[in-house]
Amino acid sequence: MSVAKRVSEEMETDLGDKVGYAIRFEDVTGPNTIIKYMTDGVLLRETLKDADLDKYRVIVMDEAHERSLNTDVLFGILKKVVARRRDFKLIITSATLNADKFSKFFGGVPIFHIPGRTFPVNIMFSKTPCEDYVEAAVKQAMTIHITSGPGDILIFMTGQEEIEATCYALAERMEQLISSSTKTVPKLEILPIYSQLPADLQAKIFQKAEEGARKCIVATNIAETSLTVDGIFYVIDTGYGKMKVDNPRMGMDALQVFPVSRATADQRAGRAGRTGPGTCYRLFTESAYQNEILPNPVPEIQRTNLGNVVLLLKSLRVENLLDFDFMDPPPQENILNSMYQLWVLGALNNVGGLTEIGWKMVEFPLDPTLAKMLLMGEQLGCLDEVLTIVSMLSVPSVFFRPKDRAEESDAAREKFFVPESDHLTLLNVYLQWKSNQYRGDWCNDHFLHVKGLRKAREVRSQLLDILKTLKIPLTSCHMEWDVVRKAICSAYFHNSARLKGVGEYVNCRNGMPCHLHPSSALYGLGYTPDYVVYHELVLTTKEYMQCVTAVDPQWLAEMGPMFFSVKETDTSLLDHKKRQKEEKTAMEEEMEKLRQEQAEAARIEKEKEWEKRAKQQQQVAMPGLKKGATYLRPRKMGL
DNA sequence: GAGCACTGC
Repeated sequence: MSVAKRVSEEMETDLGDKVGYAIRFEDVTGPNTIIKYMTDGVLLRETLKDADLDKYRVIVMDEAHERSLNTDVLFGILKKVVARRRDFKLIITSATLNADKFSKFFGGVPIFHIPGRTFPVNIMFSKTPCEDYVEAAVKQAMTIHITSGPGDILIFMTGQEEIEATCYALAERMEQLISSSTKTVPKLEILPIYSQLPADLQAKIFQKAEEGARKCIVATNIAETSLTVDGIFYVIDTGYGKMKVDNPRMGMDALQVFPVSRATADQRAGRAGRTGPGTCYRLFTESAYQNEILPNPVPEIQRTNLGNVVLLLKSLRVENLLDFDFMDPPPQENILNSMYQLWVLGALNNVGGLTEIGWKMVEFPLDPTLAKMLLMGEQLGCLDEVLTIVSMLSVPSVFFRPKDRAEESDAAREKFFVPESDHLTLLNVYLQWKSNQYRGDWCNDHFLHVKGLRKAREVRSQLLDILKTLKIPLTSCHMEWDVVRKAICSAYFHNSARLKGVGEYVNCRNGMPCHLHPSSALYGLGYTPDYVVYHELVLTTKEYMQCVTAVDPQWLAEMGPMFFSVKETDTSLLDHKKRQKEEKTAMEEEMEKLRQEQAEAARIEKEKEWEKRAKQQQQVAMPGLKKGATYLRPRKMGL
């Protein structure tokens, strides 16, 4: 948006006239617009309406090296547009040196090199692998502060907990230094930054340090690309970052610490050279940089759930997804897995084409499961309620839990609990916020993130617009919460679990163990329901179900007959099962085979995963921290 | 009785 604004000023027109922009919730363009700035997501959705992109003569894909999921899908689509249209030009800009790869993909097109505008950065490697990078980073920062010239410091850590530990240790070291020193010690402003940090605290990193003071920013990879701070002369890079990895075999996500790639390490180092020549201290060896880490990050498309991508490509009538021209194709197994999930949801028919439900699901900017929930809400007459739940699930958790007020915020959260359902708890939160005029101070009083709730409201209104264009009326079940639970159940029956022990469940389909999270509304219920469905399974210290709703097993049998049968002699259900069996097609049989293979693969994968984690991770008590405070650190570099 | 890299539609 800010680029569009600058260009429109340059061209002496109003923003939205000749020059405009479009992002998710905002379209500032008009009939005169000749230059339109937009996100890759907006362009991708435009291809759904106009596959040839006839509106455009030239498309510039910026920051292509970031290889976002949307960009990678667009590459394949745009390659076809280039082949079909002679009047169309495509320009791709990338900050890394792998221009050859892009050129090759588009058929050996010419490459133009434009020199950068940054200052040189002196790189310093560790001589030996570092045992404790929090400690090493603190030491390095203190050395810079005491011995080096002016300029701010930026430290890359993997997450909130490490950032807090680093800041705490830095403050302590500074205190020691001041009390033991006879000379005055220059001030060090220690500033944490990560995306979950409240906005007012985030803003602090952009304020100029007071006279004679030095800023030391301790950041996650948010400071790699998302935000830029000028005045950084020193970067300290731990060489690690967190990444979300989807494990389709286990049906589970995990946020894991990985060594960063060479390209990412270079990107981090570059942050020291924006204002003048800088220095980057890498807390890993040169040999690790050269020989152990990957040259580039694994593109998102190869490590993410492909449900949305499959749905989108199917709607673009790509018959065989395994043949689609991806620059870096995702593993075939991931594609098949996502197809299976979509088939289970009823979005794909037995020959792999979109069903009526599937075509509707494409319209919504939602995960397939959530789109399905919306459509079930329509069918069951509780669309209004489901719409809110879906919107709340599309934003990061709205519950705010600062460390120093943990008990207080837990108590506040519990007041919203609807027994037996975290989904309904989310609905409850939203409804109460609404009846308090969507006020920000009300959120603060109740330990809720205002930002998240506002976003949920925006998502809700966007989805409502889409429902309107599809002529789907907004129905309500007026607090008949069993109806809502039924709609929830119908979207999640692939994520259903059966009680096995105290707070311990197993996935109904593949026997994967899964546990209630202590923050769930079902946790302190006094009893545990026999059957539940969950939004997602997350691997941390255990396999935790996140966002859980108790369900009636009858519902599972009614709505997911490909998985479940009921033991009671309910003839209508049995007949239904029988009919299903007779109608089994080749695709169904194949899918059933796949299901069994998956169950076995999941078991093996689980064992492997835990073995790997046992090797990789070590709980280390932080010296100088409050008792019990720990952080996770990988032992040494390596994949 | 636990843990939250980061975009994007």
